[in-house]
Formats: sequence, structure tokens, C-alpha cells
Amino acid sequence: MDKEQVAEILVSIGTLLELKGENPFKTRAYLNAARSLETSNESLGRLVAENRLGEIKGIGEALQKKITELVQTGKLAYYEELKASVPPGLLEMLDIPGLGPKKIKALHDELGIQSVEQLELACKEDKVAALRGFGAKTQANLLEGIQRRRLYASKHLLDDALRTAEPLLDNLRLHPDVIRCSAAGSLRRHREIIGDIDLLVSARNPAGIIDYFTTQPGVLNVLAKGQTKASVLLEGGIQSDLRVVSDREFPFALMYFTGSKEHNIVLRQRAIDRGLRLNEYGLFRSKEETRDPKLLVPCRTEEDIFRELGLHDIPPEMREDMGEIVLAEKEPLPRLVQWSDLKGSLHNHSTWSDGHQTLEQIAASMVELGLSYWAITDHSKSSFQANGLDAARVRKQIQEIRDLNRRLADEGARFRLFTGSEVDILKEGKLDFPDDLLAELDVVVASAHQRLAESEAETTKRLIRAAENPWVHMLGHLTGRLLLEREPYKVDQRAVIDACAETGTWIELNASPMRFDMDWRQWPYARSKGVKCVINCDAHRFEHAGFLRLGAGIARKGWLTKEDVINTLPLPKLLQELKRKRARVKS
DNA sequence: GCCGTTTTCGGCCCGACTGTTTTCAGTCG
Repeated sequence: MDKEQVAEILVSIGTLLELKGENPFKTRAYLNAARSLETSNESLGRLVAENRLGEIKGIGEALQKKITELVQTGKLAYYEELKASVPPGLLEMLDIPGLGPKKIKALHDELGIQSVEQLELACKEDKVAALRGFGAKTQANLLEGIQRRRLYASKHLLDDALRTAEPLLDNLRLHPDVIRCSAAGSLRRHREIIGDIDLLVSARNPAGIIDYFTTQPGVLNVLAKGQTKASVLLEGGIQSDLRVVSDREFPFALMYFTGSKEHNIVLRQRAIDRGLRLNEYGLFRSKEETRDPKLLVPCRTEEDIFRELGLHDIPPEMREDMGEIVLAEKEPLPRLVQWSDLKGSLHNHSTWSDGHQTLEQIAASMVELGLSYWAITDHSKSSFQANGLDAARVRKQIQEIRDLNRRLADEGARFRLFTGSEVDILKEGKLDFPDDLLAELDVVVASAHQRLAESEAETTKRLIRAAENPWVHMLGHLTGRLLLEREPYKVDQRAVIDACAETGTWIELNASPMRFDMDWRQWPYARSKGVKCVINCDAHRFEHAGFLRLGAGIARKGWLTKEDVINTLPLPKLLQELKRKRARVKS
């Protein structure tokens, strides 16, 4: 059992203890131990073998024993007993906003509630409102939370859908009868939220492919199975639909099933205007709906179809009927940013606040990934929950990063770790650090984490004031949304974009798959105002560097080119850009 | 459950907000 797995079990013990109403400090001790274990540089196997676990801060006698048992036997009796003593439905209830361990315990103790379903029923029967510490409002909020959860249940984050789809696609490609193969639908368009995974294949023997698909690993349930299409339910609750067509039909079907529906409607109308007929089977020289191959306009690729309709090629990410068709009439569309254009991320965390890796570990992995730079922008002091840094710790971190950069340079690495801060935007737009401290940092991201329920006018004013600060390079996650979890806070995004244009402030495209914030729909406007985008990982673990790829996909939906994205710049150019706003205000 | 020139008990991360209360508990970031 490796460090990550052990840490995961410690965290889950912490959660279970919370639900049992244990001493909160004991609970926290488990979470602390999980964190410090993850961040230690030493191999877990060796620490156990040499009986040195206790040297890690946060691991005492009791935890040393438990971790040793886990590593040596792969199991922990204490954990198994604990799990058995807590109904699994209680853990699920933690997902409902407004419900924490105390309230869940009260519901369980007073009303015998053990699951979300039982809670919903109790709310409807008006039993919850009568409980001490609860009330009508709480009951209504819980009910709403449960219903929203259900609404979201059939929706999935892009990241989850991609990770589920990729092995399926790989396996389909390996099948000898498969000629061409692609994801379609919202997944291919790189939408932030995915309903189901649409796959398209052209093949010689459709029936064989359908059988092969419905017996793939990860298929829980076959929902439908016919000659040319099948639907399955996959592990993780995502549904996937496969369509099998002939290779001649492939580009037409790919275009049709990629959508969006609105985009397709405009294309079909365009075909009709030209005396043609477009559907999932082909583009036909006909005024009526037909599938007659004699009338087919031969097209080998989607690009061919676009050309027949008098259009330049439109990348899937742009097919949202947001004006892309008008644009593609005149000239080739701009070359959109690609994830391989990105040279680093300017908003990330380390163990100094709530990240999971040390500065050394982060630098080493980013060098290995071949990135040119990486900013450490840990939280500022008001983000207590995230172990935010005060001024003294910031200055200490600056020193440490400078030393680390010197060592890296000595080793010949062409890489730079930037100093920085994700500084909290406080009441009325005041920042959590004074200007003189911000001025010492390479990179300053200003983000709102508090007072998120303020009025639209208040929040807008706050963000604008933050943008006006000469030392702030960019605004982080503009609306604070958590996809499928939390609505964005109310803010006039256009007004904030205007202020950023005015002050030369960049706006982040937070590439965390839970955020993708600022929303891609706003980027064409920002771009028209000359506001630059920064695609940031907001990494809390080094594997989050992979978010760059997702972020680039979302940026493409916002029509952004390489030139619009600051972190496509090589290091020397980026250094110049980091000085630009500051110089402008000083002069 | 951890930690300690406050060494074997008594602390341990703060503050805003919400909805419940009638002075505060629970949740969240």
C-alpha cells in the first residue's frame, strides 16, 4: 500500500470519526497525519521498515501503529470496525450543502435517518423542521439540496467523462474491423459538463463491434443493443452510446453527432439554401429528404463537408452557434490555442498553504514535464482554512524559492519557479496584503473566497477595485463557481472585464475541471476588449499540471488563440509582460 | 490523537454567515 492510499484511508477515518461526533481535534489529527505523510520525501516502505514513522510531525504512537498495520497487511482492523459502525448513507449525506457531521448525527439520533432518501421523506413529512437546531428554512434548504443533487446526478465533469471515454476509444481502435473512430457530442466539443459519452465508429462488421463494445471492461449494464447502435451504463454512472456506420457515412455522422444541435440547424439550412440536403447519412443533391447514394456529394472528412457548404473548417469546440458560421464564411478561422502551446501555470499551491507537495517536489516534476515556469501562489492570511500565509511567511517563502531557483540554475535546468500569492479580495475590494508586499512578488493573483453572498453590485465593485490595484496581475476564478456543486456568485462579468481592459489586468481561465472559470462564453467579449487570458491549473497536487490540457480545450471554446493567452509566452517575454502593468501605473 | 524550555495536561486555526435562537451552534471557506 502506497502513501496516497494510506493517506486516503486516514482522511476517511477522520470523516467517520466526525460523523460519530468524536473530539474534533482527534479528527483533525488524522487529517494532519494524512497531509504530512503525503508531503514527506521519504519512502513509506523504508519509514515502516526502519520504524521511523514517528519522526514525521503529526504521527505519534497510535498512528504509527495503525499505519504500520496498513502497510504490512494491507488492512486496518480499526478502520474496518469504524466503517461497519457508520451507516454508509450518512457519508453520502455529507454531500448535501448545509449538512455537516453534527446535523447528520442529530438527524440519525433523533429521527433514525440513515440515508438521503429517508432524509428527503422526513423533510416532506415536515419532521425535520421540528427538530432542535433545525427549522422551516433549513428543512426547505435540505430538500432543495437533495433535489439539485438528483438533477446533477446524470451530469458529469469533463475530466471524468474524458477519463472514462479514453480507454473505450483506445480499445475500439484496436479492433481489426474498425476503420475510423471518434468521440462525438459534447465530449468532442469539450463542454464543461457532459451528459453521456457519444462514440462513433466506421467498421466493416457492425454487429461484431456492438458485441465488442457491450462487453468492454467497466460496462455495468447494457441498456440497449441493436444492429448499429448500443447504449451502456459505465462504472461511475456515466452512460455511453455507440453508433456504428459505414466509412462513407462517417464524416456526415461525425458532424451530425458532434452537434451542437443549434450549429447543425444552421448548417442544414445552409445546405437547403444551396439546393442540397444534409443529414447524418450524407450531403445530397436533392430538395427532399433522401438517403439515395446516387445523389451523394462525396466527402471524405468534415472539412470536405464544410467546403461544400462554402465554409472554412470549424473546430469542434467552436460548434456552438455563437457566430462561428458567419466567421467561417469569409476566411479561415484563427488558429486556436493548443495545450502544447502552454509553457507553465501562474496560479498554484504548495504545502505552505493547502497544496500537497513541497516546493522542491513541485519544481522537480515541472522540470520533468518540460515546462518553463511555474508560479507558487499560496493563499494569503485571511484564508485560514487553507493555512494562508502571513507577511512573514511570504517573505520566508520568497527566500526559499530564490534559493531553489539558484540550485536549479546550477543544475542547468531551464526552468523558473515564480514567487507569488493568491491574495484574498476582502471587504470592499481591499486586498489581504499591503502593496509593498505585493510588489515583492513575481506573480499576484487576486481571488475572492469570502463574502460570496453579497449583492451583484457589491461583488462587482470589489473585483473592479482589486483589478485597479497596480500590483495585481490577474483576477482568479472570476465567479467562484464549482461545477455541479455551487452556483457562481453574482457579479457583472462584463463590467469587470471592462475594468480589466482599462487597467491592463489579465483574467484567469481556471483550468480545474470543477471550475473552468471565467466561463468560456465570456471570452470572445474579453478578447474583443484586448483582455489577456491566463490558463492556470490552480494545482494543489502535481498531477494537476494535466489541467493545462483541459484548460486549453475550454479556451478554444472561447475562441482564444495563442496570442490571447499569456502563459504561451516563453520565459523572457513573460517576464516583460509581468512588469508591464506595474510600470504603466508607476509612470 | 498529537504535542510540549508552558513536560504528562490542556491546548490544538480564524471569521463570516445562516438560521436558529433570545445568546449561539453549525457549516463553510
